[in-house]
Amino acid sequence: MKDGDFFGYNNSMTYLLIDDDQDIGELLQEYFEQFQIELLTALSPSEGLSILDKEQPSCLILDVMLPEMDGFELLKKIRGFSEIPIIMLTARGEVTDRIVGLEIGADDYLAKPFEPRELMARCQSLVRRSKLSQSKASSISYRGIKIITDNKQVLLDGESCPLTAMEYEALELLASNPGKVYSRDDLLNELKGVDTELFSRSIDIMVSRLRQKLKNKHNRQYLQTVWGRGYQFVGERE
Amino acid sequence: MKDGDFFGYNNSMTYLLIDDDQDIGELLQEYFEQFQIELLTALSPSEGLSILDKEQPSCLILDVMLPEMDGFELLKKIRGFSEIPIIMLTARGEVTDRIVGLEIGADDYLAKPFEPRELMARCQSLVRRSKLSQSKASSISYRGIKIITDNKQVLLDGESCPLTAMEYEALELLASNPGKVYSRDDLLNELKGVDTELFSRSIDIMVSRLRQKLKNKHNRQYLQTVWGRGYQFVGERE
DNA sequence: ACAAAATGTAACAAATTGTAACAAAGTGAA
DNA sequence: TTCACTTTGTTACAATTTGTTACATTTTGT
Repeated sequence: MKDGDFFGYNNSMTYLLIDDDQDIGELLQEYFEQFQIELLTALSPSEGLSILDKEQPSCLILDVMLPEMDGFELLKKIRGFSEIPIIMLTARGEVTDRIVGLEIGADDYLAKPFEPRELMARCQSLVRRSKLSQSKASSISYRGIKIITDNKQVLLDGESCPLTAMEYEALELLASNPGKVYSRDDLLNELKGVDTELFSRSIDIMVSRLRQKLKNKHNRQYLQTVWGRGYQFVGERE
Repeated sequence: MKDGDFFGYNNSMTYLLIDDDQDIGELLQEYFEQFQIELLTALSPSEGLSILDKEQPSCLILDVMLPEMDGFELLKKIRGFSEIPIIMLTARGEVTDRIVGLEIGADDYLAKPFEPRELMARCQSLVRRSKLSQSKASSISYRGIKIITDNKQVLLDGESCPLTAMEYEALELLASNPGKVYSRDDLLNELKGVDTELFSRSIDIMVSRLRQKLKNKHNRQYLQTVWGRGYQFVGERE
Protein backbone atom coordinates (compact mmCIF):
# COMPACT_ATOMS: atom_id res chain seq x y z
CA MET A 1 0.00 0.00 0.00
CA LYS A 2 1.24 3.46 -0.86
CA ASP A 3 2.31 5.65 2.00
CA GLY A 4 -0.55 7.78 3.22
CA ASP A 5 -3.11 6.18 0.98
CA PHE A 6 -5.84 4.43 2.92
CA PHE A 7 -9.44 3.74 2.01
CA GLY A 8 -9.10 5.68 -1.19
CA TYR A 9 -8.20 8.84 0.66
CA ASN A 10 -4.93 10.23 -0.41
CA ASN A 11 -3.57 11.96 2.63
CA SER A 12 -0.82 13.75 0.82
CA MET A 13 -2.77 16.80 -0.13
CA THR A 14 -2.49 20.50 -0.36
CA TYR A 15 -4.41 23.21 1.43
CA LEU A 16 -4.20 26.94 0.86
CA LEU A 17 -4.17 29.58 3.58
CA ILE A 18 -4.86 33.20 2.70
CA ASP A 19 -3.89 35.32 5.69
CA ASP A 20 -1.72 38.38 5.95
CA ASP A 21 -0.23 37.20 9.25
CA GLN A 22 2.93 35.37 8.32
CA ASP A 23 3.39 33.85 11.79
CA ILE A 24 0.13 31.97 11.72
CA GLY A 25 1.04 30.59 8.36
CA GLU A 26 4.35 29.23 9.54
CA LEU A 27 2.84 27.76 12.68
CA LEU A 28 0.11 25.99 10.76
CA GLN A 29 2.48 24.87 8.04
CA GLU A 30 4.53 23.08 10.65
CA TYR A 31 1.52 21.55 12.32
CA PHE A 32 -0.11 20.38 9.11
CA GLU A 33 3.16 18.90 7.93
CA GLN A 34 2.90 16.24 10.66
CA PHE A 35 -0.13 14.94 8.85
CA GLN A 36 1.42 14.96 5.41
CA ILE A 37 -0.53 18.01 4.41
CA GLU A 38 1.23 20.69 2.45
CA LEU A 39 -0.02 24.12 3.41
CA LEU A 40 0.51 26.81 0.82
CA THR A 41 0.29 30.33 2.14
CA ALA A 42 -0.66 33.58 0.50
CA LEU A 43 -0.34 36.91 2.26
CA SER A 44 -2.70 38.81 -0.04
CA PRO A 45 -5.86 38.13 -2.06
CA SER A 46 -4.06 38.57 -5.37
CA GLU A 47 -1.38 36.09 -4.37
CA GLY A 48 -4.11 33.72 -3.16
CA LEU A 49 -5.98 33.91 -6.43
CA SER A 50 -2.88 33.23 -8.42
CA ILE A 51 -2.04 30.16 -6.33
CA LEU A 52 -5.62 28.94 -6.61
CA ASP A 53 -5.27 29.21 -10.33
CA LYS A 54 -2.01 27.29 -10.53
CA GLU A 55 -2.45 24.62 -7.87
CA GLN A 56 -5.63 22.78 -7.03
CA PRO A 57 -5.70 22.79 -3.26
CA SER A 58 -8.38 20.59 -1.70
CA CYS A 59 -9.32 23.18 0.88
CA LEU A 60 -9.06 26.91 1.39
CA ILE A 61 -8.60 28.64 4.74
CA LEU A 62 -9.48 32.29 4.41
CA ASP A 63 -8.98 35.10 6.87
CA VAL A 64 -11.71 37.73 6.87
CA MET A 65 -9.30 40.57 7.59
CA LEU A 66 -7.14 41.08 4.56
CA PRO A 67 -5.38 43.87 2.71
CA GLU A 68 -6.51 44.95 -0.79
CA MET A 69 -10.06 43.68 -0.41
CA ASP A 70 -11.85 42.16 2.51
CA GLY A 71 -12.33 38.44 2.87
CA PHE A 72 -15.99 38.54 1.94
CA GLU A 73 -15.35 40.12 -1.38
CA LEU A 74 -12.64 37.58 -2.09
CA LEU A 75 -14.93 34.78 -0.99
CA LYS A 76 -17.61 35.95 -3.41
CA LYS A 77 -15.07 36.17 -6.20
CA ILE A 78 -13.72 32.68 -5.58
CA ARG A 79 -17.20 31.19 -5.38
CA GLY A 80 -17.77 32.61 -8.81
CA PHE A 81 -15.47 30.04 -10.34
CA SER A 82 -14.75 27.36 -7.76
CA GLU A 83 -16.57 24.98 -5.46
CA ILE A 84 -13.52 24.38 -3.28
CA PRO A 85 -14.34 23.84 0.41
CA ILE A 86 -13.74 27.11 2.26
CA ILE A 87 -13.22 27.77 5.95
CA MET A 88 -13.28 31.35 7.15
CA LEU A 89 -11.23 32.65 10.03
CA THR A 90 -13.19 35.33 11.87
CA ALA A 91 -12.55 37.45 14.91
CA ARG A 92 -14.10 35.98 18.03
CA GLY A 93 -17.57 37.23 18.73
CA GLU A 94 -18.28 38.69 15.31
CA VAL A 95 -21.49 36.77 14.82
CA THR A 96 -22.65 38.72 11.80
CA ASP A 97 -19.34 38.06 10.05
CA ARG A 98 -19.91 34.34 10.24
CA ILE A 99 -23.47 34.46 9.09
CA VAL A 100 -22.66 36.72 6.18
CA GLY A 101 -19.77 34.47 5.28
CA LEU A 102 -21.90 31.36 5.31
CA GLU A 103 -24.54 33.11 3.28
CA ILE A 104 -22.03 34.16 0.67
CA GLY A 105 -20.75 30.65 0.27
CA ALA A 106 -18.27 29.65 2.94
CA ASP A 107 -18.67 26.09 4.21
CA ASP A 108 -17.52 26.62 7.75
CA TYR A 109 -15.84 29.17 9.97
CA LEU A 110 -13.51 29.21 12.94
CA ALA A 111 -13.08 32.04 15.42
CA LYS A 112 -9.61 33.34 16.17
CA PRO A 113 -7.69 32.35 18.18
CA PHE A 114 -8.14 28.66 17.50
CA GLU A 115 -6.47 25.33 18.08
CA PRO A 116 -4.57 24.12 15.02
CA ARG A 117 -6.02 20.73 15.70
CA GLU A 118 -9.58 21.95 15.47
CA LEU A 119 -8.84 23.76 12.25
CA MET A 120 -7.43 20.60 10.81
CA ALA A 121 -10.37 18.54 11.96
CA ARG A 122 -12.74 20.91 10.22
CA CYS A 123 -10.66 20.97 7.06
CA GLN A 124 -10.48 17.19 6.97
CA SER A 125 -14.18 16.96 7.53
CA LEU A 126 -14.93 19.28 4.63
CA VAL A 127 -12.44 17.62 2.34
CA ARG A 128 -13.72 14.18 3.13
CA ARG A 129 -17.24 15.35 2.47
CA SER A 130 -16.41 16.93 -0.84
CA LYS A 131 -14.46 13.84 -1.86
CA LEU A 132 -17.35 11.60 -0.95
CA SER A 133 -19.69 13.62 -3.08
CA GLN A 134 -17.26 13.62 -5.97
CA SER A 135 -16.20 10.03 -5.78
CA LYS A 136 -19.36 8.26 -6.75
CA ALA A 137 -20.49 8.88 -10.23
CA SER A 138 -23.42 11.20 -9.88
CA SER A 139 -25.15 9.96 -12.98
CA ILE A 140 -25.40 6.87 -15.14
CA SER A 141 -25.96 7.58 -18.81
CA TYR A 142 -26.90 5.47 -21.79
CA ARG A 143 -28.36 6.39 -25.13
CA GLY A 144 -31.74 7.87 -24.37
CA ILE A 145 -31.59 7.49 -20.61
CA LYS A 146 -29.84 9.30 -17.78
CA ILE A 147 -30.07 8.26 -14.15
CA ILE A 148 -29.05 11.04 -11.77
CA THR A 149 -28.19 9.29 -8.54
CA ASP A 150 -27.80 12.50 -6.56
CA ASN A 151 -31.45 13.32 -6.54
CA LYS A 152 -32.73 10.00 -7.78
CA GLN A 153 -34.12 11.38 -10.98
CA VAL A 154 -34.42 9.65 -14.33
CA LEU A 155 -34.38 11.47 -17.65
CA LEU A 156 -35.69 9.83 -20.82
CA ASP A 157 -34.47 11.72 -23.87
CA GLY A 158 -33.96 14.66 -21.55
CA GLU A 159 -37.46 14.52 -20.14
CA SER A 160 -38.12 13.71 -16.53
CA CYS A 161 -39.59 10.28 -15.98
CA PRO A 162 -41.15 9.99 -12.53
CA LEU A 163 -40.65 6.61 -10.88
CA THR A 164 -41.66 5.26 -7.51
CA ALA A 165 -38.91 4.70 -4.94
CA MET A 166 -38.80 0.98 -5.54
CA GLU A 167 -38.80 1.32 -9.30
CA TYR A 168 -35.97 3.81 -9.11
CA GLU A 169 -33.85 1.65 -6.83
CA ALA A 170 -34.34 -1.34 -9.08
CA LEU A 171 -33.39 0.65 -12.15
CA GLU A 172 -30.31 2.17 -10.53
CA LEU A 173 -29.18 -1.23 -9.32
CA LEU A 174 -29.61 -2.87 -12.71
CA ALA A 175 -28.17 0.04 -14.68
CA SER A 176 -25.10 0.38 -12.51
CA ASN A 177 -24.14 -3.15 -13.49
CA PRO A 178 -25.22 -3.36 -17.10
CA GLY A 179 -25.21 -6.90 -18.42
CA LYS A 180 -25.21 -8.43 -14.97
CA VAL A 181 -28.18 -10.70 -14.44
CA TYR A 182 -30.13 -10.21 -11.23
CA SER A 183 -32.42 -13.01 -10.15
CA ARG A 184 -35.76 -12.17 -8.60
CA ASP A 185 -34.28 -13.19 -5.28
CA ASP A 186 -31.35 -10.82 -5.72
CA LEU A 187 -33.67 -7.97 -6.52
CA LEU A 188 -36.00 -8.68 -3.62
CA ASN A 189 -33.08 -8.85 -1.22
CA GLU A 190 -31.57 -5.63 -2.49
CA LEU A 191 -34.84 -3.75 -2.49
CA LYS A 192 -36.66 -5.07 0.56
CA GLY A 193 -34.09 -6.71 2.79
CA VAL A 194 -32.46 -10.08 3.20
CA ASP A 195 -35.25 -11.85 5.02
CA THR A 196 -37.98 -11.34 2.48
CA GLU A 197 -39.60 -14.50 1.18
CA LEU A 198 -40.34 -14.89 -2.48
CA PHE A 199 -43.65 -16.56 -3.15
CA SER A 200 -45.02 -13.93 -5.38
CA ARG A 201 -44.68 -12.32 -8.72
CA SER A 202 -44.17 -8.85 -7.31
CA ILE A 203 -40.78 -8.38 -8.96
CA ASP A 204 -42.15 -9.31 -12.36
CA ILE A 205 -44.94 -6.83 -11.95
CA MET A 206 -42.54 -4.14 -10.88
CA VAL A 207 -40.32 -4.73 -13.88
CA SER A 208 -43.37 -4.71 -16.10
CA ARG A 209 -44.46 -1.34 -14.73
CA LEU A 210 -40.94 0.01 -14.99
CA ARG A 211 -40.74 -1.04 -18.62
CA GLN A 212 -43.95 0.75 -19.41
CA LYS A 213 -42.71 3.94 -17.80
CA LEU A 214 -39.34 3.68 -19.56
CA LYS A 215 -40.97 3.13 -22.93
CA ASN A 216 -39.97 6.17 -24.93
CA LYS A 217 -40.64 7.03 -28.53
CA HIS A 218 -37.60 5.10 -29.73
CA ASN A 219 -38.94 1.94 -28.19
CA ARG A 220 -35.72 0.88 -26.57
CA GLN A 221 -35.88 -2.05 -24.19
CA TYR A 222 -33.47 -1.33 -21.37
CA LEU A 223 -34.66 -4.12 -19.12
CA GLN A 224 -34.20 -7.52 -20.66
CA THR A 225 -35.41 -10.84 -19.41
CA VAL A 226 -32.88 -13.63 -19.13
CA TRP A 227 -35.12 -16.61 -19.27
CA GLY A 228 -34.92 -18.80 -16.20
CA ARG A 229 -32.40 -16.52 -14.50
CA GLY A 230 -33.72 -13.01 -14.03
CA TYR A 231 -33.35 -9.54 -15.47
CA GLN A 232 -30.51 -7.40 -16.75
CA PHE A 233 -29.98 -3.87 -17.97
CA VAL A 234 -28.69 -3.30 -21.47
CA GLY A 235 -27.98 0.04 -23.08
CA GLU A 236 -25.62 1.63 -25.56
CA ARG A 237 -23.03 3.93 -24.11
CA GLU A 238 -23.08 7.27 -25.80
CA MET B 1 -18.03 5.05 6.61
CA LYS B 2 -21.66 5.82 7.13
CA ASP B 3 -23.12 8.67 5.17
CA GLY B 4 -22.97 11.96 6.94
CA ASP B 5 -20.75 10.73 9.71
CA PHE B 6 -17.71 12.79 9.08
CA PHE B 7 -16.09 13.11 12.40
CA GLY B 8 -15.92 9.41 12.59
CA TYR B 9 -17.41 8.75 15.96
CA ASN B 10 -20.89 8.49 17.39
CA ASN B 11 -22.72 7.76 20.59
CA SER B 12 -22.51 4.00 20.67
CA MET B 13 -20.04 3.01 23.34
CA THR B 14 -17.58 1.01 21.37
CA TYR B 15 -13.84 1.20 21.87
CA LEU B 16 -11.15 -0.30 19.72
CA LEU B 17 -7.95 -1.89 20.96
CA ILE B 18 -5.05 -2.43 18.58
CA ASP B 19 -2.57 -4.72 20.27
CA ASP B 20 -0.87 -7.89 19.09
CA ASP B 21 -1.18 -9.51 22.51
CA GLN B 22 -4.41 -11.47 22.38
CA ASP B 23 -4.48 -12.10 26.15
CA ILE B 24 -4.67 -8.42 27.04
CA GLY B 25 -7.51 -8.00 24.60
CA GLU B 26 -9.57 -10.75 26.15
CA LEU B 27 -8.91 -9.51 29.65
CA LEU B 28 -9.94 -5.97 28.85
CA GLN B 29 -12.92 -7.08 26.80
CA GLU B 30 -14.28 -8.83 29.87
CA TYR B 31 -13.59 -5.90 32.14
CA PHE B 32 -15.11 -3.29 29.83
CA GLU B 33 -18.17 -5.42 29.30
CA GLN B 34 -19.18 -4.85 32.91
CA PHE B 35 -19.67 -1.22 32.02
CA GLN B 36 -21.62 -1.87 28.83
CA ILE B 37 -18.67 -0.96 26.68
CA GLU B 38 -17.98 -3.10 23.68
CA LEU B 39 -14.28 -3.53 23.08
CA LEU B 40 -13.32 -4.45 19.55
CA THR B 41 -9.85 -5.88 19.17
CA ALA B 42 -7.42 -5.86 16.30
CA LEU B 43 -4.15 -7.78 16.37
CA SER B 44 -2.50 -5.82 13.56
CA PRO B 45 -2.50 -2.28 12.16
CA SER B 46 -4.21 -3.32 8.95
CA GLU B 47 -6.97 -5.06 10.85
CA GLY B 48 -7.30 -2.01 13.08
CA LEU B 49 -7.62 0.34 10.14
CA SER B 50 -10.24 -1.79 8.54
CA ILE B 51 -12.29 -1.85 11.74
CA LEU B 52 -11.87 1.90 12.13
CA ASP B 53 -13.25 2.33 8.67
CA LYS B 54 -16.28 0.13 9.23
CA GLU B 55 -17.21 0.91 12.84
CA GLN B 56 -17.01 4.23 14.56
CA PRO B 57 -15.48 3.49 17.96
CA SER B 58 -15.54 6.37 20.44
CA CYS B 59 -12.01 5.73 21.59
CA LEU B 60 -8.89 3.98 20.37
CA ILE B 61 -6.37 2.20 22.58
CA LEU B 62 -3.15 1.72 20.70
CA ASP B 63 -0.10 -0.30 21.61
CA VAL B 64 3.20 1.21 20.52
CA MET B 65 4.77 -2.17 19.82
CA LEU B 66 3.08 -3.67 16.82
CA PRO B 67 3.87 -5.89 13.85
CA GLU B 68 3.84 -4.49 10.28
CA MET B 69 4.52 -0.90 11.33
CA ASP B 70 5.15 0.65 14.68
CA GLY B 71 2.44 2.35 16.69
CA PHE B 72 3.68 5.85 15.93
CA GLU B 73 3.44 5.43 12.23
CA LEU B 74 -0.05 4.02 12.61
CA LEU B 75 -0.99 6.87 14.92
CA LYS B 76 0.14 9.39 12.35
CA LYS B 77 -1.88 7.72 9.64
CA ILE B 78 -5.00 7.56 11.73
CA ARG B 79 -4.68 11.21 12.68
CA GLY B 80 -4.61 11.97 9.00
CA PHE B 81 -8.27 11.15 8.68
CA SER B 82 -9.76 10.90 12.15
CA GLU B 83 -10.06 12.90 15.34
CA ILE B 84 -10.90 9.88 17.43
CA PRO B 85 -9.50 10.08 20.97
CA ILE B 86 -6.39 7.91 21.18
CA ILE B 87 -4.63 6.42 24.20
CA MET B 88 -1.21 4.92 23.68
CA LEU B 89 0.12 1.97 25.60
CA THR B 90 3.87 2.38 26.12
CA ALA B 91 6.53 0.35 27.83
CA ARG B 92 7.29 1.60 31.32
CA GLY B 93 10.02 4.15 31.48
CA GLU B 94 10.16 4.99 27.79
CA VAL B 95 9.71 8.71 28.35
CA THR B 96 10.55 9.70 24.81
CA ASP B 97 7.92 7.33 23.49
CA ARG B 98 5.23 9.18 25.34
CA ILE B 99 6.40 12.58 24.27
CA VAL B 100 6.68 11.62 20.65
CA GLY B 101 3.26 10.01 20.80
CA LEU B 102 1.61 13.05 22.28
CA GLU B 103 3.29 15.27 19.71
CA ILE B 104 2.08 13.14 16.86
CA GLY B 105 -1.47 13.35 18.03
CA ALA B 106 -2.21 10.91 20.83
CA ASP B 107 -4.41 12.28 23.58
CA ASP B 108 -3.04 10.31 26.48
CA TYR B 109 -0.74 7.44 27.29
CA LEU B 110 -0.52 4.66 29.83
CA ALA B 111 2.55 2.66 30.76
CA LYS B 112 2.41 -1.13 30.73
CA PRO B 113 1.55 -2.94 32.90
CA PHE B 114 -1.54 -1.04 33.95
CA GLU B 115 -4.76 -1.46 35.88
CA PRO B 116 -7.78 -1.99 33.63
CA ARG B 117 -9.60 0.36 35.90
CA GLU B 118 -7.19 3.18 35.23
CA LEU B 119 -7.33 2.60 31.49
CA MET B 120 -11.07 2.80 31.56
CA ALA B 121 -11.09 5.96 33.62
CA ARG B 122 -8.78 7.64 31.14
CA CYS B 123 -10.83 6.47 28.17
CA GLN B 124 -14.04 7.74 29.72
CA SER B 125 -12.48 11.07 30.44
CA LEU B 126 -11.24 11.44 26.87
CA VAL B 127 -14.54 10.43 25.39
CA ARG B 128 -16.37 12.92 27.55
CA ARG B 129 -14.00 15.68 26.53
CA SER B 130 -14.16 14.83 22.85
CA LYS B 131 -17.92 14.84 22.89
CA LEU B 132 -17.88 18.34 24.33
CA SER B 133 -15.52 19.68 21.74
CA GLN B 134 -16.95 17.79 18.84
CA SER B 135 -17.58 20.35 16.19
CA LYS B 136 -20.41 20.15 13.76
CA ALA B 137 -20.04 21.79 10.39
CA SER B 138 -21.86 25.07 10.58
CA SER B 139 -23.62 24.81 7.28
CA ILE B 140 -25.03 22.16 5.00
CA SER B 141 -25.26 23.06 1.34
CA TYR B 142 -26.88 21.50 -1.67
CA ARG B 143 -27.88 22.92 -5.01
CA GLY B 144 -30.50 25.50 -4.27
CA ILE B 145 -30.55 25.08 -0.52
CA LYS B 146 -28.28 26.05 2.33
CA ILE B 147 -28.91 25.20 5.97
CA ILE B 148 -27.00 27.41 8.37
CA THR B 149 -26.95 25.50 11.62
CA ASP B 150 -25.52 28.41 13.54
CA ASN B 151 -28.67 30.45 13.61
CA LYS B 152 -30.95 27.76 12.25
CA GLN B 153 -31.62 29.62 9.07
CA VAL B 154 -32.48 28.09 5.72
CA LEU B 155 -31.70 29.75 2.41
CA LEU B 156 -33.52 28.72 -0.76
CA ASP B 157 -31.65 30.04 -3.77
CA GLY B 158 -30.11 32.57 -1.43
CA GLU B 159 -33.47 33.72 -0.06
CA SER B 160 -34.42 33.20 3.52
CA CYS B 161 -37.07 30.55 4.07
CA PRO B 162 -38.68 30.79 7.50
CA LEU B 163 -39.42 27.44 9.14
CA THR B 164 -40.86 26.51 12.49
CA ALA B 165 -38.53 24.96 15.04
CA MET B 166 -39.73 21.45 14.44
CA GLU B 167 -39.60 21.80 10.68
CA TYR B 168 -36.07 23.11 10.90
CA GLU B 169 -34.86 20.32 13.16
CA ALA B 170 -36.36 17.71 10.90
CA LEU B 171 -34.77 19.26 7.84
CA GLU B 172 -31.36 19.55 9.48
CA LEU B 173 -31.50 15.96 10.64
CA LEU B 174 -32.48 14.62 7.25
CA ALA B 175 -30.09 16.85 5.33
CA SER B 176 -27.11 16.03 7.50
CA ASN B 177 -27.50 12.40 6.48
CA PRO B 178 -28.51 12.64 2.87
CA GLY B 179 -29.78 9.37 1.46
CA LYS B 180 -30.35 7.85 4.88
CA VAL B 181 -33.93 6.79 5.37
CA TYR B 182 -35.56 7.91 8.60
CA SER B 183 -38.70 6.07 9.66
CA ARG B 184 -41.52 8.04 11.22
CA ASP B 185 -40.50 6.52 14.53
CA ASP B 186 -36.91 7.68 14.10
CA LEU B 187 -38.07 11.20 13.35
CA LEU B 188 -40.49 11.32 16.26
CA ASN B 189 -37.80 10.09 18.63
CA GLU B 190 -35.26 12.59 17.38
CA LEU B 191 -37.65 15.50 17.42
CA LYS B 192 -39.83 14.85 20.44
CA GLY B 193 -38.00 12.34 22.64
CA VAL B 194 -37.67 8.62 22.97
CA ASP B 195 -40.89 7.88 24.80
CA THR B 196 -43.26 9.38 22.29
CA GLU B 197 -45.86 7.00 20.97
CA LEU B 198 -46.69 6.96 17.31
CA PHE B 199 -50.38 6.58 16.65
CA SER B 200 -50.69 9.59 14.49
CA ARG B 201 -49.87 11.05 11.17
CA SER B 202 -48.17 14.11 12.62
CA ILE B 203 -44.84 13.38 10.94
CA ASP B 204 -46.47 13.03 7.55
CA ILE B 205 -48.20 16.35 8.02
CA MET B 206 -44.99 18.01 9.10
CA VAL B 207 -43.16 16.69 6.07
CA SER B 208 -46.00 17.82 3.87
CA ARG B 209 -45.81 21.35 5.29
CA LEU B 210 -42.04 21.38 5.02
CA ARG B 211 -42.23 20.35 1.39
CA GLN B 212 -44.58 23.17 0.60
CA LYS B 213 -42.27 25.70 2.22
CA LEU B 214 -39.22 24.26 0.46
CA LYS B 215 -40.92 24.36 -2.92
CA ASN B 216 -38.90 26.86 -4.89
CA LYS B 217 -39.17 27.92 -8.48
CA HIS B 218 -36.98 25.08 -9.65
CA ASN B 219 -39.37 22.58 -8.16
CA ARG B 220 -36.76 20.40 -6.56
CA GLN B 221 -38.00 17.72 -4.23
CA TYR B 222 -35.50 17.51 -1.38
CA LEU B 223 -37.64 15.32 0.84
CA GLN B 224 -38.46 12.00 -0.72
CA THR B 225 -40.76 9.29 0.47
CA VAL B 226 -39.39 5.79 0.68
CA TRP B 227 -42.56 3.80 0.56
CA GLY B 228 -43.12 1.65 3.60
CA ARG B 229 -39.91 2.87 5.26
CA GLY B 230 -39.90 6.60 5.82
CA TYR B 231 -38.35 9.75 4.42
CA GLN B 232 -34.93 10.74 3.15
CA PHE B 233 -33.17 13.87 1.98
CA VAL B 234 -31.77 13.98 -1.51
CA GLY B 235 -29.90 16.84 -3.08
CA GLU B 236 -27.10 17.47 -5.54
CA ARG B 237 -23.89 18.74 -4.06
CA GLU B 238 -22.75 21.84 -5.80
C1' DA C 1 -46.25 -29.90 -32.35
C1' DC C 2 -46.99 -30.55 -27.49
C1' DA C 3 -46.63 -29.99 -22.58
C1' DA C 4 -44.48 -27.86 -18.82
C1' DA C 5 -42.32 -24.12 -16.97
C1' DA C 6 -41.57 -19.33 -16.91
C1' DT C 7 -42.88 -14.72 -17.96
C1' DG C 8 -46.11 -10.50 -19.19
C1' DT C 9 -49.65 -7.84 -17.67
C1' DA C 10 -54.60 -6.40 -16.82
C1' DA C 11 -57.57 -5.81 -13.12
C1' DC C 12 -58.41 -5.68 -8.65
C1' DA C 13 -57.26 -5.23 -3.52
C1' DA C 14 -54.65 -3.73 0.37
C1' DA C 15 -51.48 -0.84 2.47
C1' DT C 16 -49.45 3.44 2.74
C1' DT C 17 -49.03 8.28 2.00
C1' DG C 18 -50.63 13.37 0.84
C1' DT C 19 -53.04 17.05 2.39
C1' DA C 20 -57.20 20.08 3.27
C1' DA C 21 -59.79 21.60 6.96
C1' DC C 22 -60.42 21.94 11.44
C1' DA C 23 -59.08 21.62 16.56
C1' DA C 24 -56.02 22.10 20.23
C1' DA C 25 -52.02 23.75 22.38
C1' DG C 26 -48.59 27.10 22.94
C1' DT C 27 -46.70 32.11 22.83
C1' DG C 28 -46.32 36.75 23.54
C1' DA C 29 -48.27 41.43 24.14
C1' DA C 30 -51.30 44.67 26.32
C1' DT D 1 -55.82 37.70 32.74
C1' DT D 2 -57.57 38.13 27.70
C1' DC D 3 -56.85 38.20 22.94
C1' DA D 4 -54.60 37.55 18.58
C1' DC D 5 -51.50 34.78 16.45
C1' DT D 6 -48.46 30.84 15.56
C1' DT D 7 -47.45 26.12 15.82
C1' DT D 8 -48.67 21.42 16.13
C1' DG D 9 -51.96 17.55 16.10
C1' DT D 10 -56.35 15.06 14.42
C1' DT D 11 -59.74 13.59 11.30
C1' DA D 12 -61.22 12.40 6.99
C1' DC D 13 -60.83 11.48 2.50
C1' DA D 14 -58.25 11.33 -1.93
C1' DA D 15 -54.35 9.60 -4.26
C1' DT D 16 -50.47 6.70 -4.81
C1' DT D 17 -47.79 2.60 -4.35
C1' DT D 18 -47.33 -2.12 -3.99
C1' DG D 19 -49.03 -6.89 -3.87
C1' DT D 20 -52.27 -10.71 -5.58
C1' DT D 21 -54.92 -13.24 -8.74
C1' DA D 22 -55.91 -14.79 -13.09
C1' DC D 23 -55.16 -15.60 -17.50
C1' DA D 24 -52.56 -14.93 -21.88
C1' DT D 25 -48.20 -15.49 -23.93
C1' DT D 26 -43.52 -17.04 -24.57
C1' DT D 27 -39.70 -20.22 -24.05
C1' DT D 28 -37.67 -24.68 -23.77
C1' DG D 29 -37.19 -29.59 -24.02
C1' DT D 30 -39.02 -33.65 -25.89
